[in-house]
Amino acid sequence: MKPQTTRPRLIDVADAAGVSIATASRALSGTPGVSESLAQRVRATAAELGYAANLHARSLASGSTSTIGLVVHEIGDPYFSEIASGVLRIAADQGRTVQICHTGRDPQVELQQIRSMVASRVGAIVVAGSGFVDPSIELPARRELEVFSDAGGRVAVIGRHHLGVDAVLPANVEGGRAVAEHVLGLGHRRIAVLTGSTGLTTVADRLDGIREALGAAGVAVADVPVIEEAFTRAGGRAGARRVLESHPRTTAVIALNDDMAIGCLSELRTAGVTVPTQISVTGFDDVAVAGDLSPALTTVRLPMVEMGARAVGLTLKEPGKRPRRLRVPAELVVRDSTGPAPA
Amino acid sequence: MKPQTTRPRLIDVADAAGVSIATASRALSGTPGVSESLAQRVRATAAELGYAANLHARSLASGSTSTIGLVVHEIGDPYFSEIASGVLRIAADQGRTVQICHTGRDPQVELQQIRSMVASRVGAIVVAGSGFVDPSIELPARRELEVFSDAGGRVAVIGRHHLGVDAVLPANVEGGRAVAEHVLGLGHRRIAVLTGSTGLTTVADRLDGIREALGAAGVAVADVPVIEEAFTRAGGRAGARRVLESHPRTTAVIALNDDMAIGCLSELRTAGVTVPTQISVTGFDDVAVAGDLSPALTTVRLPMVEMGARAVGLTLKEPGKRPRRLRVPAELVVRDSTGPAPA
DNA sequence: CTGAAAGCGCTTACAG
DNA sequence: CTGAAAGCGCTTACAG
Repeated sequence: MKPQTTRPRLIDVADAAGVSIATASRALSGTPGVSESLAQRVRATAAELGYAANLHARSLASGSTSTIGLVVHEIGDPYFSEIASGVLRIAADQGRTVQICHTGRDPQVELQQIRSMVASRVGAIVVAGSGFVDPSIELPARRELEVFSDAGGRVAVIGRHHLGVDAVLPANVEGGRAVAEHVLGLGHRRIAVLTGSTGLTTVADRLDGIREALGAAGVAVADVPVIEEAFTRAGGRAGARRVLESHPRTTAVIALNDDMAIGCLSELRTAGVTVPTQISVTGFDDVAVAGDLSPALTTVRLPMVEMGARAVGLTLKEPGKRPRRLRVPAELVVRDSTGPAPA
Repeated sequence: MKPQTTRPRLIDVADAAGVSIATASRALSGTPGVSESLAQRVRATAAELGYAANLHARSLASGSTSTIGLVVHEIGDPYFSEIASGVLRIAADQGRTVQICHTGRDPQVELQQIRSMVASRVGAIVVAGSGFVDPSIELPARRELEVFSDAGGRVAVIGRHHLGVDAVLPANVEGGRAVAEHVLGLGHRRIAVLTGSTGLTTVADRLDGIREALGAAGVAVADVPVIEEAFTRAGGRAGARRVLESHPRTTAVIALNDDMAIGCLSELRTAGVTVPTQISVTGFDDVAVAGDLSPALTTVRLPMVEMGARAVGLTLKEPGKRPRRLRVPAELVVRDSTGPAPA
């Protein structure tokens, strides 16, 4: 793409204001050590000329950037788009630019995208999305982020990872426990779990919470089928079919995200199964549409927008001696998709 | 944020490969005029050292960038997150970086964000989201984009604007006509329209299509109330309440986007009105969740992901003499939220 | 408080 | 085909 040559440069405003570019630079960047009168004159001149600093030149000269790199699995997925919304909001407030990419949930692509962010010399990287239970999958990314971090870059992840960096940690275990307790409290005992890959820490944590609740209620964990499909609406539909075929006496389905719950509801409707009279269904995340479904979805609310915002906040702070962990609560939201277990 | 000093520079790979930095630069960027043997050696060395060019230095020296700026109203909104998904996909394929911002549907913020993208010297800007019927609202943005464009920057918008640049244009008029014809074909005559601000070109175009169909069916346009609320789920709920209060005999509600339709369905359910038996409801856009609602939403499909992808495609081509217009079709998708008009 | 000058890491005419 | 050198537009020690 072609050059942007017509824009005024720092030297143009310096000339117009009758100062050196050093002074102009200081006045504009707010560096102390310029008399207020001069600074004002320079700023006025810059505004008049419509001057905006070339960020590339600034980054190159200063060796630092105000750009935040955001890595998500898939921006079309509401979970991530809500996180991104929080990131963009705070970034804009702080006058920072956001560079974004998605990985399609592929660790290889993720690694490559992180490398590309490092190459473009972003100042901070926010990685959103579940980590992997198997640490070796994340090792190359971990290495890359360490080098970045050692060189002064800031890193924050959203969700549990083996990455040794600042993290925003949703209460997945507690959320899993809460939703399972809710279902158990309604008298359900023939329960099925619908989940995405159990290789994801998010899934593992939510499952742990569910198992704790089952154990506490005296339900044998082995009696609760854990049905693994894609972590999407299509996966929810497929999972629902498997429940109906292989576990026809099930009275409650706990889906480990809202997407799967939505797919499950859709499939149950197709099959003529009424929710919650015949089968109760729960989700996880509380994406924006969850409350407008029919029946409105009982789920676990995670404050996605806030999680994105707080991750950016972490990158804005000075790094701590040890990685920070910011826990965000999960809140059970009871709506219409759950009801008493049928007799 | 602090410097990224540990990364190898071009001179490091040049030294290691025993060539000048000029040759190294050419070999790495694929500029012709380097013997293949040398080029290979340089590339191997670069890979060994984990070299990645500093994009800021490259941009500054070459006067061009491969970064694409994406401006959306609100990334948390599925309409925009699906467009963004298409943008990110193509950008990644082309090895381009995407800088993103959202404007909260505020023309002032939009202008400011466009300025900031120009300042950071992106190579292309994609603006997604409706234009305004009143051209004066877009004038400052138009000026800014013209300067950018004159200086060699590439611009593409998604949706009708008065911006005089390449555009991806969804068939809003045709879509409006199709959905209205569908509703009329089911025998509905007491129809209400739920819409966001009529100051948006998207709304104006969809309304035009609806009016054409009404006229062709001999229904007086004046008899069809156009209820204006926020272009969101909450707006759809508010609109539904107004329909029930002020136009209680309505048998079909045409909402001008899916978000409003979803809110409307939710409110009708709360009010004990059954869809489609008592009232039919239609949406517009076909966001991913539309097919999984209950009842599944009859709507007009716009290929959002593709629209994003094609907008990027436009910026990748050489500019034409006149602005290009890429029309994308709208497709009526009949599902379960519409049925025959009650007798 | 202010300015002259070096330097950030590249690309690209210009010579050879 | 290859290299020495200028220059992109800033920031920031270093002097004064």
